[in-house]
Amino acid sequence: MSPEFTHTLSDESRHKRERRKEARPGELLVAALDLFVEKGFAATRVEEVAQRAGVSKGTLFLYFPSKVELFKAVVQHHLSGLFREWNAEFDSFTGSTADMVRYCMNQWWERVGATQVSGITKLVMTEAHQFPEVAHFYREEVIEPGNALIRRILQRGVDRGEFRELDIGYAIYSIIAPMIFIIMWKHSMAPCCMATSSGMPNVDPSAFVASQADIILRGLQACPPPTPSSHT
Amino acid sequence: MSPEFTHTLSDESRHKRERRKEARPGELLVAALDLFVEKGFAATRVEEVAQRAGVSKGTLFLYFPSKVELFKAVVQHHLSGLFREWNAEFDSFTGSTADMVRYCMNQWWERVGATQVSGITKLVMTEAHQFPEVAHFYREEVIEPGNALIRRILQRGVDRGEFRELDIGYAIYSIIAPMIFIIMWKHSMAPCCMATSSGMPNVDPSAFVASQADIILRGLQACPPPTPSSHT
DNA sequence: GGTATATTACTAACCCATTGGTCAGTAAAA
DNA sequence: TTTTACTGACCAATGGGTTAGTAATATACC
Repeated sequence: MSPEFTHTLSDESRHKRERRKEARPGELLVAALDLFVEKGFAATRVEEVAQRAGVSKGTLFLYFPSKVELFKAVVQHHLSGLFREWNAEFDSFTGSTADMVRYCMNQWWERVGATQVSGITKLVMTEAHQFPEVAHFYREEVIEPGNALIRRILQRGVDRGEFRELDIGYAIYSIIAPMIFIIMWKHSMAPCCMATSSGMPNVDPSAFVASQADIILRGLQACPPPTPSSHT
Repeated sequence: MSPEFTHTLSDESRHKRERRKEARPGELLVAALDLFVEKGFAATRVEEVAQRAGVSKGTLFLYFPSKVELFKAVVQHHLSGLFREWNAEFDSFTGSTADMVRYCMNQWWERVGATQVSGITKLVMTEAHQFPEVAHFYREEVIEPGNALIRRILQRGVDRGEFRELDIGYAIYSIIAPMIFIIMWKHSMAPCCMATSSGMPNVDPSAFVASQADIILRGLQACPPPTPSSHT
């Protein structure tokens, strides 16, 4: 079976066939994340992933039984326990709830939006209906804890009289929507919309987040204006 | 070359090989939209599209040179000139700007969000970086006109003293973000999140839109402490 | 009107590049 | 000498795209 086995592989740089059982899965996960975020799930070849991780395709299947499992592992690995820390942090917050919301949104941008983790969010939204398992996991691990956290913050604001009486169930989305929007923008349209000529200068994420927080907080805060509200 | 040519096709229901040159492209476009929205671009087989349109794969390639061109045709067909009508409509609006915003968002939900067109938006966001051409087209045909329209509405509000001084370039996104969010939600997470047990009842889109409009408008409106009589 | 001929919308078998996944074999460690 | 992490050639299936061939329609001629 064996061919001439040219063995042309000039042992460049590092010796081949290193045996590093411990390190492989992590390296593969990193490589997979990079490529999935960059090219999407379907468009990423498992061989590319292997190559980027400095390993052969066969090795990848040694650690992950299939491409889908690899995907699920990527999502799981980067998202598990994302909110444990934050919940504690915000529990001990003592300032105004408005400041808490601002802090929360800024933190989110710095630690999720600006990082590769936001790529996972986009990935999940993109592939959700093809892999309901992943969507389900994401919902339990990210969406629900996130919602619960925001709900608690808003409730705090209402309880302390800082915010007006709200339908918190929907007010939550005022905080979430801009975050999701900028993630989607960053990962889908922005790369194609560089150097725009007309009314769409590149969105500066920090300014965006600050601006959105500002408008939302004005919308939530219990305020002097009676707001005539002609309504539908 | 020709095989036995079994010709087993029992002439069931309608006679095969109808020749309807005029109707084919439209039917293929409809079938493609359905499937693309339902399964995504990569996961949709051109043969499926053909089949659903009651035609063979070969015929599809008779009308569209490639799968990508088919995709672009779908996007183009359903989005071109979406904003011409709206611009005129809003030009002749005479009520308060707040009402205009509400009307705008409701209209958008009824005519885009609730329809299959929203599936295209999701598709474009999903596939944008793989088909920059499509993203570019979408930007010119939808994003820019949409932004321009919202910008004009907000400017009207500021000019008439109904809204406070805003950085309109960012305020625009307060309107857009919830729309994009609910589209993404509807097309990716919602189908997987039916029958939720915890804090995520199914989002009612109408209520969602109304609620978001409410919060945003409070955030935008000028509410100087001394409000003698103001407003029109 | 009826038959022969030309045109073309349409079909289905075919091609072939791609790629997820496998496995016999190799060499680094034990 | 045995074990096993690792490799890369290989397989089979998938699916975009092509084309030789078929039949429905239009036209020509009688």
